[in-house]
Amino acid sequence: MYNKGTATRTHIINTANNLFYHQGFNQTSFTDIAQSAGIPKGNFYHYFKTKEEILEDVIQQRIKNIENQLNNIEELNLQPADRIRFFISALKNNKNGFAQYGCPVGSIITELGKTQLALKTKSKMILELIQNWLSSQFQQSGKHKTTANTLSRHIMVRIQGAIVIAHAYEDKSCFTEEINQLLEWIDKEASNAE
Amino acid sequence: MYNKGTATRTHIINTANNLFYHQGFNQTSFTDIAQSAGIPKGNFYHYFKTKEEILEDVIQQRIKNIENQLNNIEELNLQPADRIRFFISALKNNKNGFAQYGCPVGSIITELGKTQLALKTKSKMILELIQNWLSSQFQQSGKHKTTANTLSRHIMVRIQGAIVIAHAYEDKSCFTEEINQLLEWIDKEASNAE
DNA sequence: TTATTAATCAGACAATCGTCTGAATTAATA
DNA sequence: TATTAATTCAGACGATTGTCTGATTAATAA
Repeated sequence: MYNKGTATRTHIINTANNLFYHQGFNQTSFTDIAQSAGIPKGNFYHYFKTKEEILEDVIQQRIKNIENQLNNIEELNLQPADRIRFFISALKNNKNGFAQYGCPVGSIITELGKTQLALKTKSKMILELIQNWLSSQFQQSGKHKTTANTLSRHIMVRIQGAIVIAHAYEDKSCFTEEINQLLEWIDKEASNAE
Repeated sequence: MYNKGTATRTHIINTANNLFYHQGFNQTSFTDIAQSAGIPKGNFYHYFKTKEEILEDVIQQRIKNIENQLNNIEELNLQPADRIRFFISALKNNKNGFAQYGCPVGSIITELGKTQLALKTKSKMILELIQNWLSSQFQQSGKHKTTANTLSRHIMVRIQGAIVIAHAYEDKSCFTEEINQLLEWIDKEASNAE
């Protein structure tokens, strides 16, 4: 069978992924994606029937990326609490993007959460994936079995908040500082048994 | 002079304010505002030449509202630290709106921060207004003169984060819990001199 | 080679966007 | 009352939106 198409499809998803992040979902048009990908607009319908379908595939791809990232951390042979620290520290690598465009997940949920609830629900899965992983680490540490959900949600809150403010102020150093504070909080919290 | 117009103008701003919050700026059309306000589209040009101009006036009105709110707190004859607690506690009154539509300021900054930087800069002034007020309260308390900016920014981070997550999960109780945690943190932090 | 499927691509489609006109209407001023 | 200015309002404007044809080319299978 003829399957050059899968490469083209992946190329479209990657292009759309960046544009959705940099411009927002509703502010990114079919024409934008087509031009940016170097693929004529008429060719799109062969791969995706609607813009929503593109976003759904973008989300699936993001989920895969994060799952890979989390799996890589698990293979590092760290203690659960150190896995959490590792994950959060690694976010600092994205500080430039966060300060310029916000969180790729949070910003799209904020956008879609107003009027496009079906798409929002799908995007939300990425946040849940991360929070569940954090929660699982807290449980594995043995010290926070009943508070794992609260603790992991609190981390999500502070990460999202740090990104929103860093984006609003266009100040990446403020993101770094808030993350460092969060790491200190974890050091204290992780040493307290419940 | 004939000035029924000022009432109409205010009515347009109020209508647009709600729609921008509930639908987002770019997802709200002139037609939406016109229909929702019960004013023919052609009449708009008499008051606003562009949609941007409407947003600018919406922001000005929001700034006034928040300034009034902060002034009212100042008149309550509370200690600075209690003024901060009062302001943060009062946010819980908006939990339903936060869970359904996110933060009216944060969500519009996130949206405009991607491609409409001039409008974002104006929206950002609302966040700065609040943070400066918080910072001023910390300084007046006498205990946190050099760390007032860091402390106030941290509060902004946690408020914005709590709203983003409450909105993502459509869970207002999670907002309340995070705010209560924040209040506890302030109790501890405010009692520590620097 | 022939038949079949996969992929490309120019451009049409109705609907909607933000913007703008110009005439009609209303109210205040002279 | 006559004049002037403020306000109303139906609808046109070009540009852009997301969606969709249908003809064409490229690659595989029979």
